[in-house]
Amino acid sequence: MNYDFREIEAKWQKYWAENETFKASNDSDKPKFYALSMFPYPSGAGLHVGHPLGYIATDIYSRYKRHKGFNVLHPMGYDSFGLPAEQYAIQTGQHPAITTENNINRYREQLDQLGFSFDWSREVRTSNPQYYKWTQWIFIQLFNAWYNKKSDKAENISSLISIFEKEGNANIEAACDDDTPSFDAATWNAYSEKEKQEILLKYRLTYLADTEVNWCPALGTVLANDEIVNGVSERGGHPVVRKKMTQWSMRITAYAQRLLDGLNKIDWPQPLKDSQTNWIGRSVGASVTFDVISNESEKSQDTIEVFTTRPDTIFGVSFMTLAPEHELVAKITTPEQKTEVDAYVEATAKRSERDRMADVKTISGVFTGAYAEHPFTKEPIPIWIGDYVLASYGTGAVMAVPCGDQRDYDFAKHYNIDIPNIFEGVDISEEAFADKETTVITNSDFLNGLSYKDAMKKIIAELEKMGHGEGKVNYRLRDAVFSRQRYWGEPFPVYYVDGMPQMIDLEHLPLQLPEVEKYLPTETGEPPLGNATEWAWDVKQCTVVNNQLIDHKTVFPLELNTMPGWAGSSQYFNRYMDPRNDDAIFSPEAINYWQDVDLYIGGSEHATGHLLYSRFWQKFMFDMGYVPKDEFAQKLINQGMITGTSAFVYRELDSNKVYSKGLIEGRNVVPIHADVSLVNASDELDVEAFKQWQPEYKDAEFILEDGKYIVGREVEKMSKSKYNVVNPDAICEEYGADSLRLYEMFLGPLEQSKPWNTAGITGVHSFLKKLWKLYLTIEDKEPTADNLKTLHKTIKKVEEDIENFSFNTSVSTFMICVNELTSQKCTSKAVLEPLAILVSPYAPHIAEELWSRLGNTASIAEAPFPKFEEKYLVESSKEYPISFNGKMRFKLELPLDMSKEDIEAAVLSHEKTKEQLQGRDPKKVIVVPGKIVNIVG
RNA sequence: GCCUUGGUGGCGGAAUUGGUAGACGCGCUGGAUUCAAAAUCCAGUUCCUUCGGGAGUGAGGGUUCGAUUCCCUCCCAAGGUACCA
Repeated sequence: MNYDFREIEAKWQKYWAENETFKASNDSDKPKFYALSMFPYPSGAGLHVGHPLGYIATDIYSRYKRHKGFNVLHPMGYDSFGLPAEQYAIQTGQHPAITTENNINRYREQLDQLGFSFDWSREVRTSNPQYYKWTQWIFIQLFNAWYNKKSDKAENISSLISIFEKEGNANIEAACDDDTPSFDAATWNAYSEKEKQEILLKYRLTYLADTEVNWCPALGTVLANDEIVNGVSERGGHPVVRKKMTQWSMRITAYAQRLLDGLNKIDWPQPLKDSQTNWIGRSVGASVTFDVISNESEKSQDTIEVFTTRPDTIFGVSFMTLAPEHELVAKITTPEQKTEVDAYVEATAKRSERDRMADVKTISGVFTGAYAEHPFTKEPIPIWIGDYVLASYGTGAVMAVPCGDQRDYDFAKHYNIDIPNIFEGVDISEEAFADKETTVITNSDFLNGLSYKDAMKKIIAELEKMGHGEGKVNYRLRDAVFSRQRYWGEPFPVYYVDGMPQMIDLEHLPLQLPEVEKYLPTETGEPPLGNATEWAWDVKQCTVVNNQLIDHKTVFPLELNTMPGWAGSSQYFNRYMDPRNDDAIFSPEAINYWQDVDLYIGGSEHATGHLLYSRFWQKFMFDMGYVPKDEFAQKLINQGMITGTSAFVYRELDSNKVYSKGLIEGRNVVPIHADVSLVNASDELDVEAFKQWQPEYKDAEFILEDGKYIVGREVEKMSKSKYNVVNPDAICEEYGADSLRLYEMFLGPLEQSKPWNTAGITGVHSFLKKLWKLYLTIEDKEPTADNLKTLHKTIKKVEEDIENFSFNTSVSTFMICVNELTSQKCTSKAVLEPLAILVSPYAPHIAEELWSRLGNTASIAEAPFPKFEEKYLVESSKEYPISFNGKMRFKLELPLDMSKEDIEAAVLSHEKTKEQLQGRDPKKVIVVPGKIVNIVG
């Protein structure tokens, strides 16, 4: 009987599907376990071998937890809104829904053949109206909420309105727009409905505002900061410019501190936590107000507010710098400086963000001619503008302390500005001194002699007393722009009355995407939904009607933007708990049962996107009482990337010769990617196949070495253009899903990135064949002591490995176990039965088959995990390594119960010891019973 | 620059609290079986060696009876981030 993996795998995949083996119940006496893999975007290219890595890991853990007696939820779905389907639609006219459906079917086929224990009855698709109904619902909840800093949580907007009605907004501490006016109750009550709505918009957690956005002309859409890499769009690498637009934004900044604090209580990888911490970018300091000295006779009211992390260095200020975009620039510039300043401002505006970032070394700036008054010394301080100050951070203005900040120092040197030294005993003739811990302040009036810490406290107290500033915490995190000018995304449940946004009631949701002729922006520059003819809201009938019926009385225009990619993924993990519920995003029973994700596995590329936004929405849902936990995933693991091993041929420049790798030395050759499927395990290229694949080489002369063409190899990211993509289908066909699963795990530690090399799969495949052979004869006889020892050390190791996510080492443990049992000629059912369970999380198909051959009728999935028993591992003797000066020289078998003294005597009297010592007396003998003996001499 | 994670044979990678470095697998070498091949099985495989042994985990130093593991300095790679005041 041979190991017929094709038949076995098909048989059990069918069995699991028919018996709904992995269907999770929302009600169980067992403890719950929620294991989740990040759901994929179903791209047209299908899966390559890198994609399943994380899914396999989650699957192993899920299956293990099931063996351990847990009620396991292990769902899968699709993040199915996105740009590629839309761009395909633009090119071909095919509806993105069709493309998406096709891609999903292809994904499902590929996933199914890998034998995952997904509960497919809970599948979600973000582009499905029954799903996005609840994405729209969350949006409305955010619209109807404000952030109360006093209670430090989000509250319903009605509580804000009732405060406004009673006392205005003087006592409110809220996360709101900077330009929110102050008003008392009488003023509020006198506002028109529209004015009230305008004010409320400044408080809502999702709000409409004119924001400077990252506009990508090539894609015709706005991008979030995390969708831009090195100044160009992440998708496609198109240039991005700054542009002012009216956009929906999410007030994530309200949660900055809680997003930071929450990191302490979740078990997520340190690098991921660090990048979220950096992204949030908390800095502690003070805001300080400087009065602008009027150069006219009348008193100037202008003030410049700066944020500084070093208010203690305020006596070192010798100039101020404003961002060229700062609103005061035009106002304070003196007539003499106007030409120069205008020219500089214009030149800066022309430079793209990218140029400005790339060019950090050039120092540039212009003096405005204006001065500010130092709040303590009352000295005039020249005000400059310079593009090293960014309008988007802090207040867009800095107090420059050249002795303590290198950029200020360089600027001062360049423009010959005074550099006063306020640090005791520090030389600043060459560079600024930024180390705040190792010196004391001097030349600073009442701060003299104080350390950084004490000076900070004192200066902030003083500033607050004078009304010239206060202690402040600043965050780099910006509110998240939530509008996209795309077709293939969630429509906003919003229509406009008199220019003010109105929400559509839940009972009328989902608001479904309209059909459009074209998926491009309209000729007037409106988003693709502007092409829809049926896209107006009738408030009487509560339905979508034709645009021509818009009368602004009962029929109103609908929002034309759609939501960004992260909208659908920010609560999907909770929706899995109750995915078919049409009355609520999930029932209270479901969320109270499942609580949160126990294990979340996915790529690290989502660190500052999906994983930050999801935490934000979860905290909001928590504040509103919808979810019991304010962090959605207790443990998170980033699986490493599987890289490809590209192959190269070497074509000589100016000739038609292609040289084998060993012959390129000294020749002027260019490496050219060869498809990896044309190369065998020994790096030999199938030259004929290559010529067929690239006909332009059909007349080329291939110069061989030893009769073979050897390719060069290099590890690169897997990508179509590098011809190094390895597809799991072919591997499943040749070796089976169990081999692929084992091999992906065997490759190396889960979190590490590692190169793929298909050749190695024969190792795990022949392991499975050996495992199969072990079960050809099964007898009901007593296992030997050796059998039990092998089994129990395997149980122990595999259990530890799974708990530590060290899946690679358990694959070797299985190999050792099977090798040992084979040489022991083990046929005992009492050993082979538990072994099948151990293997089952990793190689579930073969395990099920062996399990049924052992006479079991139920699936192995629910079989209890074997119990490790120490007694089978107890040894009576130990082969001691005998080392001399720390180097192991020989081994000596001694009883484990031998005393230290006896061990020492036995070792010292051994002839090899004498040989090693060559007559010297040992200076010292270290005996660690059960471990080692070390002789110093 | 800063933060994070790494650096071990030809390759992927093992090594519990410091205690036999190189498990397991690939590849390679030799052999068995075969008409032959595939498959399978057996033996060997860190490097150097005068075959006694010696060296060795990115480099250098330190702590220790003993360091891949702990400490210091440096180098290299990957990822994140950046005129962030």
